[in-house]
Amino acid sequence: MNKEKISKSVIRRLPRYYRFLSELETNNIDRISSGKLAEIMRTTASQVRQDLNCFGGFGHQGYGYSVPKLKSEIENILGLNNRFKAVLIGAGHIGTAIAAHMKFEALGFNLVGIFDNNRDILGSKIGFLPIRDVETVGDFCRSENIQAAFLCIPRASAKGVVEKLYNAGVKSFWNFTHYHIQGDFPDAIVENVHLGDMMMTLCYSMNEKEEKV
Amino acid sequence: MNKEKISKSVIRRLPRYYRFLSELETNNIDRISSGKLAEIMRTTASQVRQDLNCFGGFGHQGYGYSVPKLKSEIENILGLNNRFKAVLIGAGHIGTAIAAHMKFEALGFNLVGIFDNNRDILGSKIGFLPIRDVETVGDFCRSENIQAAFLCIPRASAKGVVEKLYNAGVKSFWNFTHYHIQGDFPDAIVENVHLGDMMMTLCYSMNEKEEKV
DNA sequence: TAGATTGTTAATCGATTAACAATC
DNA sequence: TAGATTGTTAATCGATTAACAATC
Repeated sequence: MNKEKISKSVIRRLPRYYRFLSELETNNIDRISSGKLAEIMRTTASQVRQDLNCFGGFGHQGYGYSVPKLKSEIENILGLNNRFKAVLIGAGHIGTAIAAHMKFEALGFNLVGIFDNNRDILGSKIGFLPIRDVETVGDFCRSENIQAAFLCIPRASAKGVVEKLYNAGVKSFWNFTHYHIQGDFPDAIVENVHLGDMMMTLCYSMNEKEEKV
Repeated sequence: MNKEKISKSVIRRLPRYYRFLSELETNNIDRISSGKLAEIMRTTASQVRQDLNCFGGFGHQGYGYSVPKLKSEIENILGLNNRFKAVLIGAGHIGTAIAAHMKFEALGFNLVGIFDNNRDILGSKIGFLPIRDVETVGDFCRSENIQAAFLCIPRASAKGVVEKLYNAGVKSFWNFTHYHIQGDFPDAIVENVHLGDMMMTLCYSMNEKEEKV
């Protein structure tokens, strides 16, 4: 399965394939051609075949792809059957939303701890998880063998928290702050979410359209 | 300013430039060379110069770029001085987090209305804005001349809501659902946020690293 | 078998990096 | 002026699309 290095662009498309295939499966569609799948995903048949062939020949000539098989292959490639143990840091608006809203189990994770530095909310619960004191996060991660952290804290406190986490063995981060983790921890695995950047991009597109009119 | 079509990759980097320039400005750094800026942004001097030159010659040979000037140029290119009137649909976890947390004014927007379909929370406030009945969103958008909508609702209700909004003149969307707006409204301006996809990508990277070990 | 559709190679397109003359 | 650094052209690299032989 681990032939060559798979390009980032391909990886970023996999969740998309996975979503559409899940949908097809729900609708009891059993097989699909690269052409039809491309149409649904608004891409080209070439790209679909090229992408899928990075991982092996999942299709059958003259037939197409089996939807359930392809779905489960992608599930495996992405590693969604994992239950990576994760903590969430920062029970503010975004943190609470993430904790309450995301279906972690379907996304390869298991959220087992929530931390904040606000004494007033310690002990109160989000779902089934109590909010713990961020001072204790190092010990918690060590004893629970935590592998990932979701950072929903202000930028200013990010560096200190990441240091603590990293030293406790947490090397993977879903980062909502603008703190540049890779700068200080080059071998960390990081997925950045810059919501502000996205809004600015939307703003640009609107602005651009206006200028044209 | 509107020479050629600017590529999407360049646009997506502009907010990043803007953030780092803001930081430099805060630290009272007045000028910077493409090389130094590239170092901070973890890219190449070539790319910095290439990117900035899409919009015009902002630098001075032998000197570099003026930080405040460059920052304000990018601000203009992105159109952050706009105050596009926007509504937010869906006052659940994500919606509330977005409404309470984002600095819209610094990002080119002005949030003027929040809508939900849950009768129990109608009238209660997020910040200064009351939650309104989503049934009334069409009239509201028409009379207030709303230009953008932030969709923080379940996928199932997305299509109906977008139809209403679109017919009321709202053509730009920040979309947290997995509903494919462009499919039904090809000329809409859409910025999708697929949080689940990002988590899957993180999962892939962690999975991949484990396999190597 | 004939038709369909893949897997894969080749061609194209776009984006990034390197190089260097222009010039402050 | 000499040194620095841009703006811009050319070279490289990677990603997407097209084409087609292999084969179910």
